[in-house]
Amino acid sequence: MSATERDAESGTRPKRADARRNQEALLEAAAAVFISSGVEAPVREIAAKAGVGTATIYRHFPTRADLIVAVYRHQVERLAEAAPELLVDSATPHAALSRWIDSFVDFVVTKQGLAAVLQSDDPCYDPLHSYFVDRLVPVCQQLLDAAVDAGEIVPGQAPYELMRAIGGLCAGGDHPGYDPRRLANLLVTGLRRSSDAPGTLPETWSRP
Amino acid sequence: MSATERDAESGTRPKRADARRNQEALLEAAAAVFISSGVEAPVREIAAKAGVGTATIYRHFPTRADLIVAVYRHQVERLAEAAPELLVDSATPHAALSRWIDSFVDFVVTKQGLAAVLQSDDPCYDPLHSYFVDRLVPVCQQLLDAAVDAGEIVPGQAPYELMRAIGGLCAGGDHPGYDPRRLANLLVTGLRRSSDAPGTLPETWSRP
DNA sequence: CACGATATGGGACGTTGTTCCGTTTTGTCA
DNA sequence: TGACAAAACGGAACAACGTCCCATATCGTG
Repeated sequence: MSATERDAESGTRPKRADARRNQEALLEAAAAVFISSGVEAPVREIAAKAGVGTATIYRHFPTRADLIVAVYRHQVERLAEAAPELLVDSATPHAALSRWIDSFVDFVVTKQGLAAVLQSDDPCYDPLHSYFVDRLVPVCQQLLDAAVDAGEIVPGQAPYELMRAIGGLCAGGDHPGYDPRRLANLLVTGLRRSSDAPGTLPETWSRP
Repeated sequence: MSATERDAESGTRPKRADARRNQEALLEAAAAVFISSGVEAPVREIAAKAGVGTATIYRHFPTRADLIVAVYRHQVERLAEAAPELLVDSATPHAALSRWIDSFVDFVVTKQGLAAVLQSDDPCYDPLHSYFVDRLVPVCQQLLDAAVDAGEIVPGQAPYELMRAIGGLCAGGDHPGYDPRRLANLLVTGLRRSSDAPGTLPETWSRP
């Protein structure tokens, strides 16, 4: 097929070979730099490691968010796919939810600076937010619904709010004695339908 | 008293009049700018609003943290002093804890960017961390102890960890539908000694 | 192999934090 | 009151960073 013709699949010209090579080099370099210096590492550092100019990075990944998404796409996908399996394998939906949250915490915590970036409302990170919301919120919703249907937790918890909160917990850093997994589970425990579920604590909820 | 002699109180020369004036102007300007542009507003902006040079701000407040502490000292003190009163006024220690947490959340949330800064481990913010820890952690400890003694919550929750977690929640931003107060209370609810308190959920706690 | 489209890279620009240094202000003492 | 030294000042200077421009090099095709 001639490259002057439009690519049958995408309706656009296929990328040039060097462009593909550079994109690959950038992904590899970014993955390495993200580990050593965090996801907010200077653009120049990533470009240098990949052996390309700074402009090249912007051409392939217009925003830093695009680069982050590209680097972690596989892991996020696995996280999303794990939910239905957990729902099958676990004793109760609540257990599945709890374990999925654990996985989510593990993922976020091991990516230096990712939690902070997830919280930022800098428009530069909008693509990252969109991706996380599109891919993970429905999955979390599914887990929440199952737990509600089983009568284990109170209904009405928005999955986006819950995940944002857990993201916030994870941004707490890895100080000794700070255990994001335990705290996230505290949150999920607080959701349980029990003698003192939220909404049935009028005194506690009155303003000071 | 001659200024050539040492100041009786502090053993140091009293500050010059213009220095005091500038310090006051800086505090006022910073308070205003923190509201309009957040606590991470550019140094130049604060200096400009105070009508001083950029170096002056560093002379009076070596780190940004010092400036933030100076601006919010009063409110933090009030927060610290509120705890014993809440303990007296509330029906139970847990209610007091919950209400104090509400106050803490309200304080943090209304200061644009403060939560994010509280999470940052940039050494520049160490003085801020130290101040918050010194002033608020013991107070939180007191509330937790009271609730433990009353048998309302499980023992062993470190106050620093709890406050850091809540700080993280508050950094979630003010998106519609994101309610830090509710989430913080979810956390405190999860602490309750109930049929499914943390530590009694072996299945939930097993790793995926 | 030549040519046009594509992609490149390094430097220019604007913004920020931080520090240096010549100048100004202040308080004191004669 | 007036001079002088210490204290404080302000703005320029520097470095680090994100972002964008444009002259140049490279690739794929005819």
